[in-house]
Amino acid sequence: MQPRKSRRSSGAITLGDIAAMAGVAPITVSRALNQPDQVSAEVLRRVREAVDRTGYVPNRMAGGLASARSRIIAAIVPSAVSAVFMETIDTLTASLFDSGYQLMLGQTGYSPEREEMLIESFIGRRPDGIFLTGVLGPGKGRTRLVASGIPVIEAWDLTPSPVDMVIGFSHPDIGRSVASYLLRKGRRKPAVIDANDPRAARRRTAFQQELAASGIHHVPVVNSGSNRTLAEGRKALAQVLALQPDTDAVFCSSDLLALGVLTEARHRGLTVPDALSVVGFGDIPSVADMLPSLTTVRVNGGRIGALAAEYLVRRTRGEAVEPRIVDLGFTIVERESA
Amino acid sequence: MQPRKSRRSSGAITLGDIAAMAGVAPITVSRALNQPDQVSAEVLRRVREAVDRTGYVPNRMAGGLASARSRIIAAIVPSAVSAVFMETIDTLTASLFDSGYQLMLGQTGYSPEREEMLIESFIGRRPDGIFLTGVLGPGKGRTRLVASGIPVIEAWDLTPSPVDMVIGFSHPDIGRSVASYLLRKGRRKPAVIDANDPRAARRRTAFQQELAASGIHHVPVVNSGSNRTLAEGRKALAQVLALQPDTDAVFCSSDLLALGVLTEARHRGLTVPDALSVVGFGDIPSVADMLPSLTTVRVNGGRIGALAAEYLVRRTRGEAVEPRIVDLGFTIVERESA
DNA sequence: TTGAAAGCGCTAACAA
DNA sequence: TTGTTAGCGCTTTCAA
Repeated sequence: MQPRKSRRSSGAITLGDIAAMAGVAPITVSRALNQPDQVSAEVLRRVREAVDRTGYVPNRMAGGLASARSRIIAAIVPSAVSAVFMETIDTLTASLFDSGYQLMLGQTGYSPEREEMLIESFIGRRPDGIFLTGVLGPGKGRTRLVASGIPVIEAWDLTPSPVDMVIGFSHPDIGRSVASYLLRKGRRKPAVIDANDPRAARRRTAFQQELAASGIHHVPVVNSGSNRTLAEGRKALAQVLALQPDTDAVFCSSDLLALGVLTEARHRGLTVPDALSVVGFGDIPSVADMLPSLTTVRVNGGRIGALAAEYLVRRTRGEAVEPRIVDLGFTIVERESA
Repeated sequence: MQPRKSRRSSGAITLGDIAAMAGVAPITVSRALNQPDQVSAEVLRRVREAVDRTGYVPNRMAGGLASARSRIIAAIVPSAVSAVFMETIDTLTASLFDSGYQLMLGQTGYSPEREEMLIESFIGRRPDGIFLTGVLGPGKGRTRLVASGIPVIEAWDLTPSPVDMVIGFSHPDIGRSVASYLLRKGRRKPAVIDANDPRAARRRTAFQQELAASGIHHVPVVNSGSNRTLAEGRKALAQVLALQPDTDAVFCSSDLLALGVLTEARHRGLTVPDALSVVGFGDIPSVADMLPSLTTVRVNGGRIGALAAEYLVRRTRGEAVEPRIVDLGFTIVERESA
């Protein structure tokens, strides 16, 4: 029976318990755990022994509160089921874990409202860094993020005025490059298949402008909605061909849509690339080895994740990081489909 | 110049600041934010006004420490790039976010050592629940998890003795079912392509046993290593055919490998399913609409995520949840490839 | 409906 | 190298 302990305790072992067992002060245990070289060998041994015996795991919420460093990085992606973003998340988590950080994940489902909510929720966690997919437009989310002082990486796009730092590539450049590429291949009746995604829309606009400059003003566009699936790609090609039966090239806003186009073309006996050129976006792992292999736009998602991790970790150490705008570029990977 | 504030403060607005602005005690602000109906309309108005004006976002680390509820759920998956797990993560994050929880993500890369490290790291965060892919064997990780008292869901497998609760399906049953299925289709020269994954190994073993019971004792197995890619599937089929040229069926441990097999078969002019039946595992979204469409084992990953979220949230509310073992089963989705 | 007091479990700052 | 003290920003407990 305790002498009226006025507050509940979780009952778990705390740093204080370890300190008592090792016969030292709590702060000494803290040092033994976090800066072992600042502690004598004997103390270190006793602390470790107590930790091993009890299975003590330090409470990082308490540590984070006291030190104002959570060792959490928050990442927001449009969708977890999309292979193209997960490559970034994969390298991001792996690199961060090696530096003692944990990743908190949120998905917007391509909804700006949900993104705002996520940003606010994440700020409440006081992460040491925030990774965003896409650049953040003006609004409450951006204001709060700036006010929070948390290092921010916007990725997967470029802007001259990032919240903090941006790592990505130019979507308009991609649109223009793909247009020139298809023109060079002698294509004169291109079409676009895209999904609900503002970045895809900017690729499309630039694509159309570039074609217009070469006298091609009519470019059918089919929007496949919010589902970036192979099935949608098949349906979309059917719609494209209904709009413009002699279409000779399709630029898709994602590889999965492009695979759908390839599939539907085969189904209809359309030869690729002779009758129809197909270009995707993302270069997800499987498309290089399909039949026909997919010509697509490669954007190095893994590199984005690794760079973002490196930058964020360095920022939390107080180092300044330059440059604040990193253009990783893209490549049109020429394969059989175009 | 402050009168010697002996401790650094993050400088950010705190609940105390809001309290001062609204002319109430800190605890009243806490109530206004967390249980608005326990506070008078007038106080609520003043608090909200102060929050809006300052852009105050409560510090959840502090709240979590004080209340011993972090509102974090930790999830460990083998790989973020695998579509099959991401469907689970997708529904898990979405459901949890709606209940005010955040997801912390870790990847093991199929390494048990890394899994142990992740479990220990995550316990330090004091999450309100932990989601694991696969059942946890005896070891330090399991001991600590049990000691921590944190609700745990093991998923994607079954065991009679879960740490806490398990939601999944039987891998041996899958192996046996696929074997019977192929036997019924008249296949007599099956092979297996799998990857480094203990669960896939159990499917394979049961598959072989079932075949042996029908007199088929020689079943070539090709292990494609750690990369579950389409390219590996292509290579693996080549190896299978080298081992057993008249192979008439292949059971793959993932859909991506199966797509590789389909691709390589087409490349070699092998007709599917006449000359070669192909069965995958996972039923990732695209495989239903390929040509030929893939016969595969469907395991409802989305349902696992939704159920796990529901269970964990209810557990954090102190509700008991039954049953502790949920077998979601699986279905062999018969399509064109087998 | 509101508040005062007392911590949650840890670490920064300073001192010895 | 080790310890003392004073919080980090919030919520629980108890009382009014």
